[in-house]
Amino acid sequence: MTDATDTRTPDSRPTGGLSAQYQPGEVEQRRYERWVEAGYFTADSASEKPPFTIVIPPPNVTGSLHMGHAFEHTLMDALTRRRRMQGYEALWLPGMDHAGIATQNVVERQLAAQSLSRHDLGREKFVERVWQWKAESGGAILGQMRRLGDSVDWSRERFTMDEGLSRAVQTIFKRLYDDDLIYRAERIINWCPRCLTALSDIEVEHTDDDGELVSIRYGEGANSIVVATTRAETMLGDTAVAVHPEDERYRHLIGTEVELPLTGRRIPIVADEHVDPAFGTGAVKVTPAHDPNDFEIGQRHGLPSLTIMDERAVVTVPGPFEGLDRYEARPAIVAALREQGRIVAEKRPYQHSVGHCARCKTTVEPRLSLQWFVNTKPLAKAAGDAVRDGRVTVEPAEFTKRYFAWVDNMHDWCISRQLWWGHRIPVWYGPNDEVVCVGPDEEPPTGAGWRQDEDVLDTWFSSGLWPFSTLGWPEQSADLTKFYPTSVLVTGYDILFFWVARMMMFGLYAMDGVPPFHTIALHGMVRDQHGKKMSKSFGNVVDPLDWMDRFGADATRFTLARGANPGADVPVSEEWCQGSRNFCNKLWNATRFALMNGATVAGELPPSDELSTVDRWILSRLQHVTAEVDEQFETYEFAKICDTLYHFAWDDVCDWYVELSKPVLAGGGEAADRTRRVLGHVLDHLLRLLHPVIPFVTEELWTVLTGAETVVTAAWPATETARIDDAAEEEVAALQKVVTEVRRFRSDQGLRPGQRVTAALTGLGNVGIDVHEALIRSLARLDRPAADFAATATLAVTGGITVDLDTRGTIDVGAERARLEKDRAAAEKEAAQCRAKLGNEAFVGKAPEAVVAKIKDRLTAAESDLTRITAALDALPST
RNA sequence: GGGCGCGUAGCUCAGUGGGAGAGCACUCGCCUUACAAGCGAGGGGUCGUAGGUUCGAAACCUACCGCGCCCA
Repeated sequence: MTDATDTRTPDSRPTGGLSAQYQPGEVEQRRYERWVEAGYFTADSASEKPPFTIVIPPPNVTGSLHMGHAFEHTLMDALTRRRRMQGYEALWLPGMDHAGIATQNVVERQLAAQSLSRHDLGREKFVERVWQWKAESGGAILGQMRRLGDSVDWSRERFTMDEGLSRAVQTIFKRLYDDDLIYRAERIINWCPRCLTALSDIEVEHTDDDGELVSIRYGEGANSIVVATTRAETMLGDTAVAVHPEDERYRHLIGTEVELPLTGRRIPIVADEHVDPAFGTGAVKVTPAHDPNDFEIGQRHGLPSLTIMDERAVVTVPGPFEGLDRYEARPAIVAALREQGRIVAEKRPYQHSVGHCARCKTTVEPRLSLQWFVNTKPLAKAAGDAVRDGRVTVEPAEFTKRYFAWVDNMHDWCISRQLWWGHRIPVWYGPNDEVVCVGPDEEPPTGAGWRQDEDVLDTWFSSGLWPFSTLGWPEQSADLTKFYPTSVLVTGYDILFFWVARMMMFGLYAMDGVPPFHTIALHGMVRDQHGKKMSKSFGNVVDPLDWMDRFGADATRFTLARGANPGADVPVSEEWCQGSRNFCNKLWNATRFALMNGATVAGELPPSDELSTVDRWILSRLQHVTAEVDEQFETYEFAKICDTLYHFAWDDVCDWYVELSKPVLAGGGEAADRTRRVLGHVLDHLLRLLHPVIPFVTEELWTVLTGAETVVTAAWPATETARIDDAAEEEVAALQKVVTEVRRFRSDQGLRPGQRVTAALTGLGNVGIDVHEALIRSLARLDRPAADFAATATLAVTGGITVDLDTRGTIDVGAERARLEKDRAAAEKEAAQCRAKLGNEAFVGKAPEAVVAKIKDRLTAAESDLTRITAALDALPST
């Protein structure tokens, strides 16, 4: 902890050398590397402090920082920085994943530029080449994270392909295999004919696309049957036609055979409950090797599966269609069928759901192939139970149902990928069909005929281990002991299924039932200012680096955090970022003012009974704000944290406290000394409270203000309830009301801000603020009445306060009459509403006493205002 | 088709039983010695529609309309 114990006299650093405007670029570059060098972000596993751990959702090694990262990192950094200040041993662990498909694509594209394919290099050389690429161009995002100010522990940076993490992958694979939770089977999987690999269900994105629905007649005469399909080309692989067993139209055909056109093959008509009689003709073609539903029908009826396309989705059936791509084959086959008079109906366009590769958007081809799977049933059950029994909470809670819906209906997970970049499956096949799964400390079998499985594992398989593999698992390392389980997982709701569920399953399995985190804090997606998704095709993508250049990292962070309502999407715009920059500048100038006026953090804060009402008021407000911010941090209400601090800083501190302090500071003496101490204290705490969200500007200002080393490790402010002072708050509120009312009059009358007006104030004692008359006069620029005082206007301020002003005859009677009439109307409306309520017996009888009393007070106040407003109106000279 | 959520000021969003709020935008007046990236003042909303519960509904219930997302 750093305690502020600066002993220099205020005069030795009038403005701390602060310029009139905040220049973020200059400050930020200077600060970050110093933080890292000082080791503030390096966690100590031997520490006695309670741990606070966040693992970064590992960005893709090929990626660069986009607004979504900037957003997510801002939230994680804010949480981590606060905990660090609170005295936790805070670890925010950075790293990246190897992004199998994406990275392989990048390097293959480079090779293609030299007219080479990965096969020209061979597996070993290719993988070498990828490592080389990573060393040269990978991880651009890591440098960008520094610009954003991420307080991550760089000494613990991890990469999913590192030796330790690879060992974790092999270890868990072996354990799952031995527990029969990993198996190899021939199944229909999602295949990307461009990436040439299998994909898991969640790597497929479904969209409604325009296609065609073609009805084809199979067979002849009375025994013919019409099927409807969106994929006519797959008919070459049909091995049956299916109808619903109850469907009267086709009952007589069940068990018969029809001839499959263009092939001469005869296929059976089978009855299956899963056929929807209402869809199309009620009869469906069955292509077990190219459709997941058909595959299941095939399984139920013992149908053969005919694969008719190769891995690039090119037809392989000998004949006229051989060598045609699936999209060339479709019209060719429809044409051939039409020639035979077999096309009964055609519908174009026909909208239907089509799956696409999440990585390259190519339409996936369901494909029958031999792959490795995780049996997710028991793992997913445990992952669901951990949330069900409250060991893990999802924030916001609305997402809990979605989480259950997913984990409770999870399909087995296809984990093999036909790639070279990734963790190779640790299974060897022997010459006599032996299958051996090899653990990390075991020697793979050698000798003739033994070969390792060619495939690698899904990237999510390794990132699912992230919360413990990065801490040293499977070794029981000091880090694992100290920092597992992690405290909170911060991530977007879009990868609840991709990643969160995987970590839950693996964490519970590998760590003896201890879930990888206590809290899952979900955030939304960053959108443009109209709530539209950012996309290149819309041209509405905003680059966070650009914002950081122009407005500063703090402004970028504040804009993102300020929009962060739990689980909700975050719209951002340049204008809002400008506003955030303005806020940083406001803090800058408030501190500048404080330094110019000798604000200090030296010595004890005077006891409340020695402080002025205004000093007690701002300290009281500070306590409320501190308590609110604490509560908002605990519930991940980042938008509210920002809002609370923004308004406290701008409205309470700058607009009122600083202005109210000016006459006190100018007056000198002990009163000024006390206010200098309070001003120093308030800014000190305000900057600490803001530091987690806007680390750079707060560091710069706080160190100048306090003379201490850094705010990064300064103690987080505690709420001092003894400083809460309701009386002071009420007095200042009353004072503000009078000042505002006078300013309103001045504005309506077109009086210049600097123009002094003579006025008599009466009734201040009603609300106990007669002692503040001088302050009120100072802020409202009112002179004391002289002998020739003659009021030309009267203001009625709620609370029974009256301000008589002498404008030396220059009163704009029209404007004043309009103002008073508006006030009278408002007061009349208020009084009428209150009277109506109080005249309602049911209300008086049933509403709580406090509510009734409040309405009575409001009525009294409104009637008092009304009397004085009416009098003022009557006193206006007639025009 | 199933599920979740949203509809509040021009825009983006808070507010979840007792006087309709914020930021930005807008209007008017100000270079007032911390800040024009600023200061002061102001205008602007039948809280999607229709019922219901209640002394009292933006909030709770029901239906409908519109929009978004996830899953099938």
